[in-house]
Amino acid sequence: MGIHERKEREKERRRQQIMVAAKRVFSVNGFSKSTMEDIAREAELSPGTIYLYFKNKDELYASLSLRILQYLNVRIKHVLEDRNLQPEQYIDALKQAMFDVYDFDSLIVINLFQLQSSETLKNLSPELLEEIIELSRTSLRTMASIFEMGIQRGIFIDKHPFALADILWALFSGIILWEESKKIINEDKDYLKVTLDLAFELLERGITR
Amino acid sequence: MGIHERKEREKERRRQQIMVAAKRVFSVNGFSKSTMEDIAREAELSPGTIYLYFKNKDELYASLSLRILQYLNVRIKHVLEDRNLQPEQYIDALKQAMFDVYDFDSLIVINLFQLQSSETLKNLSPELLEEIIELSRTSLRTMASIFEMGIQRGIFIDKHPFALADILWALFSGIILWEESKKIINEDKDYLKVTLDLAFELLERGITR
Amino acid sequence: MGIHERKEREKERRRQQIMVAAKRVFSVNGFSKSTMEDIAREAELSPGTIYLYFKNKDELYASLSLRILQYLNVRIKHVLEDRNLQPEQYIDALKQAMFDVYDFDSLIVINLFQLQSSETLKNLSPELLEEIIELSRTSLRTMASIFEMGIQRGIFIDKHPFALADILWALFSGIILWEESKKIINEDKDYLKVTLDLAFELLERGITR
Amino acid sequence: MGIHERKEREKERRRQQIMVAAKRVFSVNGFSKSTMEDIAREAELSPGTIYLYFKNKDELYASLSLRILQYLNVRIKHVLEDRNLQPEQYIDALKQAMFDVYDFDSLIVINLFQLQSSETLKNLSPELLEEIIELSRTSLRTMASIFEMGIQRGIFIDKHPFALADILWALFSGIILWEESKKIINEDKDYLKVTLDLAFELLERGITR
DNA sequence: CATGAATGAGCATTCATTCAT
DNA sequence: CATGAATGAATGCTCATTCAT
Repeated sequence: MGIHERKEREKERRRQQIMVAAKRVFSVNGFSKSTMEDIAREAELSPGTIYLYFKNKDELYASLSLRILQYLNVRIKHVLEDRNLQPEQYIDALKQAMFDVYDFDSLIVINLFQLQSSETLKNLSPELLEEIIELSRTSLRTMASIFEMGIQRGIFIDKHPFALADILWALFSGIILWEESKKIINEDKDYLKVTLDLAFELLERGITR
Repeated sequence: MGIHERKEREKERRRQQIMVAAKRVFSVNGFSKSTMEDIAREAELSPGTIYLYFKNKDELYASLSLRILQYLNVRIKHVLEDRNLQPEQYIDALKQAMFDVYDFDSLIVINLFQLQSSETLKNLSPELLEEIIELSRTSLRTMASIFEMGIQRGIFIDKHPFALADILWALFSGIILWEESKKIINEDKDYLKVTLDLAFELLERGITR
Repeated sequence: MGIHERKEREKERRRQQIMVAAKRVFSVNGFSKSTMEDIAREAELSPGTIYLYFKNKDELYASLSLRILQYLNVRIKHVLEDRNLQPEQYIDALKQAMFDVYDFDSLIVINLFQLQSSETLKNLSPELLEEIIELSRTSLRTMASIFEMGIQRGIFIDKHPFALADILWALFSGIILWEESKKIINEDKDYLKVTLDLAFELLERGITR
Repeated sequence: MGIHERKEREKERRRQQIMVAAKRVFSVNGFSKSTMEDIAREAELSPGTIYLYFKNKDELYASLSLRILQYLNVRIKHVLEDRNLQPEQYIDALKQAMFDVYDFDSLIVINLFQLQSSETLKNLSPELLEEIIELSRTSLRTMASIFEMGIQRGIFIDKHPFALADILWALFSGIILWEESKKIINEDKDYLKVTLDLAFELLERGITR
């Protein structure tokens, strides 16, 4: 392993260290109530150091969302490319992918939406913004491909695949958000998995020819 | 009309004036980038005056969401109590109710979620918080009642009515949020109504026995 | 006196109060070592208040220079328009004008130069910048007019009046700067007035036909 | 050449390398907007290395001025010691010396003044400060000697030689500064050499018996 | 000697909120 | 009631300087 490579790895480790701390702090306090000093303290670093790895607060925040999108993207691709799946298993596989994304980082799924305000986007570097946009597009496109394939094989009803992809994603994230809200306003038990299961079941019934 | 009553009415008019201005400002700039001075200028009042009618910025913001919840609540109640509806028309009626809520104030639907971060909720007065919670509960309960009725009449499949209500609301708001996000990241055409229609259609297929 | 007028006067008083404090602080610590909090403390105001009257630190600083330029401009105009002056008295009158400027605010004369770095100028509002530029131009033009008149009357040697104006101003400010520097590096006595007197005497000899 | 001597030479080379880079960076951005990292990058060194050769930023900056002072000092000494000069050529020779100083490093002449604010001087090491003071004194003393000689020979009018030296230097630097300022505020053509020539001509007329 | 990652003190600026008029 | 000037705490970010390697 060359010296350069080791340094790169070290640098990446630091980025991860900061992101882990940031995730923890943002999760507890939300974006605007979290200070860079809080994050620095959590990461056991000085505020200045964070700025060696992230351009500003918004970009640090966005990079957390980026990670989730990357993970989502990979998981969805696997579904599309899985040759072992029977046609009727696609919805289930997608459900599982989304469950995994949620398990990977439940709070950041919620933050993905806060991210997408022009307010925040203005402070992002063009490269990061482009990456986020590109990943979102790719994920949707892949989901649409799955539906298209299903339609061609006569499994799914003949509706616009992109719209189906949108609905799937909206349903998933909407439920997560809503359950999160209910924790605050309703003190209900945690029905999340139940609700998600039911939602996907209904969707499958609705979508299947 | 007594003097006291007239004063009350005048006071309410002022509150509305401020809320209209606040809605406009929050819609354009988002919560954290909107200043109380912006809102005061829009309302053609002084900053100090706003504090005579709203305890603080968070509460002003929350009161906007409250209005939407109140409207939603009323519309859903109408659906439940509408004796002219055929059983199979309930989903359609709910869809129409939600469309109306969206038309009433599309941006505030989005904001409803930002509201529901512990960040914001901490600054609300207990009374306002209680009101929001109560309204949310009532709306859900009413929706659940509709589904329960449908189940008893054998129209809908026999699933937990509260979960169905959750899914309906999550689907609706998830799509709105997602389409809003897509405007930024995807430059797509505005598919909102199309997507919503399709989503409700699928849901109806999925839920109907 | 109308209410509006009184308010305007009050506002101007505040500006003056801040400028006086700023002048004192900048004089002691220089620009970059002076903090807005120092100035606020000196003015017995809060930091935020300063920003109600001045856009930023640079602009507060520049406004001090502006005052000097305004004063200089007025004094030079008086020289040009003084019908009682004998031709040979113009240089003396200009000298007196510059002495007065120096007495008005010795330290800010020095700062006039620091102001004119592109570094500082970038943060100024276009209006303030334009005002400074215009005043500088006008002052020079007026000085040049005086020399032109002297040349036409055969008192001064026939040299470019604008160059003469430049030299006069450069000599004056150069001496002030230099004497100021000498205080630090040389612990000399304060020869300023002596040096200035001699300089003007030499200049007069040099310039007079 | 001993090993020690070679090391000394190598060390001096590094100092020069850094100073050249620093001069370039300071010239473009001014003192406070130039960062040590900028200078390090320009010198193709790391920030830490600069601190092996210069105590701090202020001292690096001051050392640039020191170079100019050294050069000025040498050139003036040459004038004093030039046995070939006719009496009436002294002013001309001094003018030429100053022109050369200006050509040597026009921007640092300007910076000499910024240096001479108590702001900067406080951070200098006593030795460097002493060196600067000593050089300034010597230069002035040498100039004064020239004038004294001229007075004794009946060429110049009988005025305080030290004051004459001050005026000469102030005139020179004042014009350079002023022309620099005019570039920003006045969009004028570059009259510098013309103005300087005229100024020295006037001074010569004024000073010569 | 050289490095450059890490530091952390320092500061300009903002803005929700108050209160004397 | 209404005002809007004043407040001052809060915070993102910078950068000269250090020091372990």
